[in-house]
Amino acid sequence: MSPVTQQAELPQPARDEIRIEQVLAALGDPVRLLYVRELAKAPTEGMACGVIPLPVTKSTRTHHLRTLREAGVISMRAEGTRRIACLRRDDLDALYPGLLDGVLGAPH
Amino acid sequence: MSPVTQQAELPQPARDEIRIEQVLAALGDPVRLLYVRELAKAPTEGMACGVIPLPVTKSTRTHHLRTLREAGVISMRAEGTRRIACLRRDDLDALYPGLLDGVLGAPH
DNA sequence: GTACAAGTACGACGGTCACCGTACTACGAC
DNA sequence: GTCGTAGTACGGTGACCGTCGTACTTGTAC
Repeated sequence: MSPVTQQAELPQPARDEIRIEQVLAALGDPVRLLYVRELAKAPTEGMACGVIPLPVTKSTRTHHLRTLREAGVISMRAEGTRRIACLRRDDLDALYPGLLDGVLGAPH
Repeated sequence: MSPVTQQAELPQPARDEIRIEQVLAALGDPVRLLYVRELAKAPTEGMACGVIPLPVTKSTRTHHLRTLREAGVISMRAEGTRRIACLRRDDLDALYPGLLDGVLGAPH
């Protein structure tokens, strides 16, 4: 249909639209926190979101990734049938300096 | 009845029992975050928990304060009919350095 | 073209949670 | 003692959320 295959980033809040309550709530779920921790080990460019194992089904994974994306924690771009996810470190560190490091450094 | 009027701290997790998911989930609620922000302005000894205004009823306030306490974010001790609440800065800073400052420094 | 793989959309279900009102306890003032 | 105040306990209700299965779309490989 559309002449353009979606290759831009999926919709996400701009830096000044990120709300701390949403970020904290997004990180407060065990599955999502697990995902963010694994994603944090990836290179800056991010990694294919499907390669990080999660103890849930595909559709639940989609739900959690959308929650993280809409909260402003991660960004995603389409690459073929894959989605490349990456942690929005710059934005989070700029808005809440220390928060991400505090979370990622927490004992597992 | 009991010869001892309860004046000890109300039950709360020890430092090593604090779980990051619970802390984040506790802080992810707007009402609780509002409370923590106000409490952070109080002196180190804490302040009477009832003097911080919240847009909810008494019983809902109790619910939120228990959530914060059980997550390890605040501690409470009884003093007469009052409850003195204080932020567990030392524990949180030790466990998750930077997290609390990042949250408290966030734009409102 | 077909077939497969990655991901999304949608609907459903069950559990948790934020919220309230009411009843109750405990302490202080009188 | 009575009364008022601070807070908790309990039960109920409605909404949200995490979970799943199924159907669908899209891109790649054949």
